[in-house]
Amino acid sequence: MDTRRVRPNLSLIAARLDVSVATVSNALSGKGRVSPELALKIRSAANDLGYVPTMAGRALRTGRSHVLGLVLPDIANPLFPQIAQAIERAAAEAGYGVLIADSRNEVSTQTEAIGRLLERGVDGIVIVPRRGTRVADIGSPVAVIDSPSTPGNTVSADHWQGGQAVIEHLVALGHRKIVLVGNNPASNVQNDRIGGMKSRLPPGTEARVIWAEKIEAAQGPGAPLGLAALAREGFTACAAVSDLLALRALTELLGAGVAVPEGMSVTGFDDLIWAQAVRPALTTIRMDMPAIATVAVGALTAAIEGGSSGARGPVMAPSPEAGRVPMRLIIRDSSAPPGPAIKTNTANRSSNGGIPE
Amino acid sequence: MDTRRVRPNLSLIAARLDVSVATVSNALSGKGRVSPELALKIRSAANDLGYVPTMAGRALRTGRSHVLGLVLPDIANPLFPQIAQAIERAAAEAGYGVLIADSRNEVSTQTEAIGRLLERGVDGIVIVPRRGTRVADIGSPVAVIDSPSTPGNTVSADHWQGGQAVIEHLVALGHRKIVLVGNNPASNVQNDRIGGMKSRLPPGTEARVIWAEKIEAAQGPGAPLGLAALAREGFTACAAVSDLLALRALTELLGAGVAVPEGMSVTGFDDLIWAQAVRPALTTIRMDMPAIATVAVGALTAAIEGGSSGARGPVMAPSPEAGRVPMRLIIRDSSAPPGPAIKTNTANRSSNGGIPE
DNA sequence: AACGATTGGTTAATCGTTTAATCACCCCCT
DNA sequence: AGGGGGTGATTAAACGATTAACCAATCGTT
Repeated sequence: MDTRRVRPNLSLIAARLDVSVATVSNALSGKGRVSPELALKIRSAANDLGYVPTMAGRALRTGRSHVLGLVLPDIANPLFPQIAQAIERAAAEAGYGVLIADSRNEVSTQTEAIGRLLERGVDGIVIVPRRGTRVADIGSPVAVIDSPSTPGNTVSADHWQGGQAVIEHLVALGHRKIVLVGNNPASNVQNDRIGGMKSRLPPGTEARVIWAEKIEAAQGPGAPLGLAALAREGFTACAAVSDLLALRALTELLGAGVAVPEGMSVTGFDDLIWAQAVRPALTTIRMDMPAIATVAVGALTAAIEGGSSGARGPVMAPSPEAGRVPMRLIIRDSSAPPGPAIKTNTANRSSNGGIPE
Repeated sequence: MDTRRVRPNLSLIAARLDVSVATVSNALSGKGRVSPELALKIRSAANDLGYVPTMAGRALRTGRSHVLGLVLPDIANPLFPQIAQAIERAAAEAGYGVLIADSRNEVSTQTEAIGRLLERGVDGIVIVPRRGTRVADIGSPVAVIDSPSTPGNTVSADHWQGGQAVIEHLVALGHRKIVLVGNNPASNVQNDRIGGMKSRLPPGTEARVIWAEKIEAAQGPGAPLGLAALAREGFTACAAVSDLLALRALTELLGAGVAVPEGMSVTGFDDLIWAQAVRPALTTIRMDMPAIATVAVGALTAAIEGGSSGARGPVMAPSPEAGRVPMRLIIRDSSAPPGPAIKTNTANRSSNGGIPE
């Protein structure tokens, strides 16, 4: 038995049934005029032979590769799995494959990556742009996933609303002095998140914003955020704009002897993999990636299949509301009402690190 | 000015210079017989027009798409960015694009994903198989990245040696009672790592292995690993088989009042993004992904370009040594000599969570 | 009964590239 | 001078699918 069966093509089926390839093509695509009985025979023959249309042939003729490009910005963005998976799934559902390209966080590499995708004949591109870059007309439809406040943005999570939800949650728990932790003030996404947070601060509450990159620039990389000191000043909650920052805050607090959430509540953003792995599990807020991907891919395919009228640059979501997808708060164990200890954490603790001598 | 310039093709160039398309093709590929002067003219004309060969046409004729498939197993594997980036880079260097497919951690989806890639005409597939699956002859070259002890493995990190390096490090620091933390005993990778660790235990040292999934199966999801209790038993170090487990261990210890690394050292595996973000920064061990990707892609392209003799199933690394890539220990702050506290961590700690009243 | 409309199918061109086969020359050698 | 051997280019056939144009029946109408 020869395992390397040759890939059957239209003419094989045509020969088998003694009809023309055109008829086979028509029968399978349901486009031309073929009698129902013959169409049935053709389809079953195609099935028997395990016929799968060759993309190259179709692409050459139709000019559509049915492949989308995906360009990601950061060298090792932990969001990558979520994004890639959602996009791949949505694309697969729409009959498209996904070709990836990494822009290694450089503008030049980003344009180069786009070029490579275009050369490969992708029908459209989903791009999470590097901070500060703006995608222009590249001769192919592009869906931009960044932030609703970025001009040209196609679709993205509603980071502003996400920030609001976090603060609402903390305020409802009774927190009145909250520290807001960002990383880089130049990021649209982070600014949206912080902005949303600030917008929901009721009168009588106090918030202080600290930027990790600023601290590191001043005090060297890896410098502590100084959260324990803030706890001593009376801050009872710490809302970070990313799970990575939240993790840093959490471990810093724990290491400094401030219990979480008893001494200070901590919240993150994005619900990355480790949010559930840490103890206490992280209260965080999550993008609806499947929804975002569906809108992005939908807008893209609409533009592609729209034909000549299709956009050659950024495409837009069908409606403004569709372009800003709400985020969902996920309450775990790292947030709780402030105040006197609920459980004590000082057992087993001594000056040798908690080991009885 | 019409921004939508039509994509130039061979015949456009041919017409411009009044030569045949075959000559143009020959000149650009350097294959046929073309006079040096004409070749030069053709190349410069191609350059001027911004000619880029259309993949569809070439693929149709040659049967090679110059696209590789990448199949990943876990729904949100945090290693994904590292792998995808390395593979993409190696592939791009070899002139290939990378089409992704997610197997959502199911065997059926994995075969289906492979099928989709094949339909799209990929020339070969890089696969990180789901636990326990074995990739057979799929009619296309496949590079398997799993573990050296997996039959059919093409290339992977030397997890065994990685485990050894971790233990050597901890033993050199003076640790004699070490807890080894795994997640699932069915994983080849985890078993290799644990095996390597055990193999480097000098006489007089004690090691205890705990499996997170077993504990969770018995005590419910999210159950504590019980590390603080082990610390009280005299264990001074904890070597986890993944950074995720290490993170869980670290936060559990910190939360229970055991200082790290003073009370207990903690090490991870893979050097994922958060290893540097936590405090103390995690001592871990990292795969040489670029090297692994280079071998995988190299073996694949060799099989592809080897033509008819090319393997239709798993391909092998050029040599056994090339197939097992050493891992590199990265020493940070979470590992230190055991024993009496180096710094005390009890300041600011009280029963209300460290907040002065 | 003849004509137009409809149905069911075929022919052939086309997409862009590669490549085997062929051809027209010029040069060199006997 | 005439044939062999290069050299530099052209011709034409493929790859596989799609689709416009065409053709041969059959059917319905008046």
